[in-house]
Amino acid sequence: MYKEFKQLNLPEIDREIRAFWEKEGIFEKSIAQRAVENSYVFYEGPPSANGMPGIHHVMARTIKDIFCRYHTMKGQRVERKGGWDTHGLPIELSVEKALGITKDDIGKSISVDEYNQKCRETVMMYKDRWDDITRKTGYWVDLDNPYITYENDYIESVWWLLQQLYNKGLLYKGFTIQPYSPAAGTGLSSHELNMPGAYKEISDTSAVAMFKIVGSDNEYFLAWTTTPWTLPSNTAVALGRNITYLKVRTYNRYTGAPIVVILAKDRFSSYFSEQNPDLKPEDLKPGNKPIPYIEIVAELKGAELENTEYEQLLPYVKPDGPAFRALLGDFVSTEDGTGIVHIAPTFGSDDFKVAKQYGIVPLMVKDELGNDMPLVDRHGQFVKEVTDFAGRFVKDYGQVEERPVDVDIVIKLKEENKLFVSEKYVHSYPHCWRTDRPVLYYPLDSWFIKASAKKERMFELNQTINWKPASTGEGRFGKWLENLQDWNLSRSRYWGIPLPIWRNKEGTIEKCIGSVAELQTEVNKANAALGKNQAVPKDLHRPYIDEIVLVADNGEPLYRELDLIDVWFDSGAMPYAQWHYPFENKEGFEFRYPADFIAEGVDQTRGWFYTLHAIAVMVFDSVAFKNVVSNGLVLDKNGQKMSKRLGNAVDPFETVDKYGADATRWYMISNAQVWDNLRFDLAGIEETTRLFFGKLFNTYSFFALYANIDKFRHMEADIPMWQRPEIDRWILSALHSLINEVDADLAQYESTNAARKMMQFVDEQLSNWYIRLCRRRFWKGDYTDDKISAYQTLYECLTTLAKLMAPIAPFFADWLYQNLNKVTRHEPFESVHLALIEPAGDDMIDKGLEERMDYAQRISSLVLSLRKKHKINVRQPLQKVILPVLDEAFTEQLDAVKDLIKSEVNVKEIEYLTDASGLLKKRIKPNFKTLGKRLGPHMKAAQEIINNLSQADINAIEKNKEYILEVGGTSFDLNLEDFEIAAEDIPGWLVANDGPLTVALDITLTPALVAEGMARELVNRIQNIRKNRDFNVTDRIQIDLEKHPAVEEAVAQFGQYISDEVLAVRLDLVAGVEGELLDLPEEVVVKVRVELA
RNA sequence: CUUGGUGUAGCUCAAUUGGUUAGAGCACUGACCUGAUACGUCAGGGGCUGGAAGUUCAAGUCUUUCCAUCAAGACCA
Repeated sequence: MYKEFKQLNLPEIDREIRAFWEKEGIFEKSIAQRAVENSYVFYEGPPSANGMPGIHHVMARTIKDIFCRYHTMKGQRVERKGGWDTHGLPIELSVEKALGITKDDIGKSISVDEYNQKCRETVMMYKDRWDDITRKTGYWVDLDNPYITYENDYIESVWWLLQQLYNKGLLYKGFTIQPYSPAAGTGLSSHELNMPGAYKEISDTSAVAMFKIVGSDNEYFLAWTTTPWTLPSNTAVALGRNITYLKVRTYNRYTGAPIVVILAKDRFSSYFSEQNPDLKPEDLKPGNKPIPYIEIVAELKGAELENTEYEQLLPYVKPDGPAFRALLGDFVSTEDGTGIVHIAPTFGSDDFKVAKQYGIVPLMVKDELGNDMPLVDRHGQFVKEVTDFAGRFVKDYGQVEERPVDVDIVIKLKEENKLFVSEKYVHSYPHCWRTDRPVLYYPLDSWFIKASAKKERMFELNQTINWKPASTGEGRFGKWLENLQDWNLSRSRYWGIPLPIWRNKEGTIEKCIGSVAELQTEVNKANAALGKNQAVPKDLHRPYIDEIVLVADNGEPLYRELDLIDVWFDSGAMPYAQWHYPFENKEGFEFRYPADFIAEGVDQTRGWFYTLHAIAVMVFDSVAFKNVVSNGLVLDKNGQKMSKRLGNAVDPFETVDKYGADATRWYMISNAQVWDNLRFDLAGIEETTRLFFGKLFNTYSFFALYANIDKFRHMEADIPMWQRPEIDRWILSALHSLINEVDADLAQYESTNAARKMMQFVDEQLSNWYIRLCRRRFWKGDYTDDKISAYQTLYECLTTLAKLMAPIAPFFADWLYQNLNKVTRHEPFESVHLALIEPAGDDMIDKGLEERMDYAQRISSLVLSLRKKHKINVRQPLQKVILPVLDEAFTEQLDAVKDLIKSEVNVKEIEYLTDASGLLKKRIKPNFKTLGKRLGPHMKAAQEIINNLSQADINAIEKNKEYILEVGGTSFDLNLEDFEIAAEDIPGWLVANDGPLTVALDITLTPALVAEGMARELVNRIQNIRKNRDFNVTDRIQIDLEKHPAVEEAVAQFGQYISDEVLAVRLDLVAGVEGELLDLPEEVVVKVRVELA
């Protein structure tokens, strides 16, 4: 027996099927049954179990699951090793938060050892929840043998990769200017800087400082700064090459000294008021108003001032190389300031870059270890060499002081005739999100991967990758590669993969270790040379690894560089490290690299997608993945970002529990293209449930109901196609067309289109046309070939659909498949996921048949629409429909579906009205596609001519199959192809059009038709009475109907028909019946008594 | 600020790649409980395709520009 169900309960189906999968090991079987040689390689991007899974994870995982399942069903072996991303700042921060400590406490109030232990525990905090949602959403991934980035084997593979880079000269140490929080004692990522609220409006003392030009009496560059504390570190000024500058003679407003200052012409009016050749120093007052000037001495381009030398502004520290020159930088603008930018290479990233280009050195002092350091220490205080301000904090770090140090610097400049003007300036400035104190741009030592050296190759190989959508690959990712910067690998944290590089004190000798074995060898060497007793630690993390001292060839001790590596390197290394390559699994690796397919959110473009690609290109000169789907963001239904704070986040657990995984998955895939942002609305899931799963469920229920009655077990030989009725051949043709399309879509990673086509098939063709028209075949008559054909056909539709939809809706599909296949044993598979999606049978596809059925549907719809307009309901039979036909082929097509249309719209006959009748009014239109190219500019005139052709002209064209068009003095020889001719109207009839289709309806009601209509109304009413009284479908009845003129004729002519339909043994017309009231059309009410016979 | 995406009916999305009435579903209005489905069926109303300009015989589709929105990145001297 086929199982019958009262109602569709998707969550219940989930539970049942999930239990089945687990009990029977279906996932494992789906892999084990396929050969490694025929692998479809998938890489799982490791999530961090440090946070709860969100609905967007369900989205990404659905996409991954779809294509893995699809390729499994195409016969490929699809291993899916799970993985966990376990390192990184978010984990450290959550541990710090939990313990109530800051980074400074690590190594003091808590040992690094304990701290890392805590990280290791915390990182898997939500693993159970993740595993739970993974199972509940039906995402098939190997949860039992995941790769875990903190494991030694994983770290060893990463070390190996780093050593490959090192050996290729792609790993180097340098310093860069990075956002740094002195209060927190840590560098900040750009991500942290972009956190909401990081930028705050603050008021700073800005200054325009005067840099005296060497060799001049009193000429100065004017440079504006909002950070006067960087002035002692100044080593250059930058000008714009094409910016025009002025030399202006005036007096210093504070000291009265005569000066000539240089600034951009565009900025002149911001600093100077009127010209006054007789200006005297006394005329000027301190303050920041524009001042008068004596004269403009010269006007010149920035380029002419390049390399002009000037005197050091605040000579606390002498430079260790060339400095104090004018440079040209393309970042200089004249939007504010003076058009001249003060350059302090130690405190600005542009500054650093431009200075480096010109060979200008930064100002540095030596710290107690003899290393270079800038004039501000890591706490944000001036070093002792800056005597006047030694120990002062450069920004507000909570210190108590009379004035900010910026103000004191300005006062000093003022006194020394080095200040042009100063004012308060309000601007937004980044703050550390943890301490709320200002961030400094600060030079930090870092290890870099020289990604820029390989950017052309990365760009090249990227073009071989199939991106979905393409724009992400070409645009977002491609542009990113074009402007690629070196990859800053260093992180000065504790919980992560340690950089495997050891150096001597001076940094002149270094060793990069690529394996545990190599480390062991080096440790042995060091032990021998240094008389130590070290061992390779069991855990490769800090702090153990830090304690290892190696030895150089010359006997010098080497110490580990304390940095950790960027966690993104961890995940980018997963293709190799998940297999502990090259230390293990070397042999099967070729079948598992590169990936055929990966998928993640667009936010991973510069994240995982990049790190995978970068490592693959730099180490293996290969791509890491061939196809990538990057899905859009999941927003709330109003298009807002989901966040816990706003309370608009959708809980995936609740959603899946309530609606089931399949409806959730189907909705997410079908609603919008997966790479577009999704406005997630629960109402959409409900709709999907109702319109798609509901219909399919009903279709199955219908099948089960009658197949059980008829004991259909699919035991009979298949009825040959030629013996099956037209409608069966039609639905099978449509089904096989669907197979072709869905198969092609899924092969091209177009899951949205695939899902939509299946929905359309179920709704428009299977449920609302095939079943509707075939109902009677299932419940009437004996178990004949026709009936068997109907069952076989519907059965094939359902099982095929189950297979096609299985990748997207794995639970429901398996449920459907098993409900059918377990009864029939028609196929040997215990689960749909072990079955194969077979190619469509091309001999099953008959496009002509599909076309004529489409005509039938559209003609029916037109007729119904006409009935509607004239308020004639479908129960009222009409005499005929007239269809204009312009060619033979069309007539043939229609003949085949004539009967369907007649019964569907309840008309007696269909008449073809050919041209010969002379009754047709035709419409002619040019075929733009063929004519446009030929006629070009004449098209408009031609259109005019063609539209105005008379009926006679049209007939002539059809007869001669050609037409000479004279337009613009040229004549064109047109044939039938160049026109679209359609019947438009039949004068005197009710017509409706749909594109080329036209129908006319005869709405004349003869007494016979009225009587038949009434008969049908009576049948309908009596059937209702039967239903209301809960009669059995087989019960016989007897009827007494009130004698009434409205029904007399109907009973007289169609009494037998009525009796047959309602199973009446007797139908009598009698006067004065006591019984139920029947409301009939035309406000007729008659009484009837119905009783069991 | 730069780059990229998006903008079509009240809402969510289509539109065969430049070809002539711009289509569905939901919502809305109306009709119908027709022998699987009222969680259903049928019909109907609803559009200056974000604005402007351009290319073209022809633009929702291509170009430019502006506007809105989202994302990524840069910078804030």
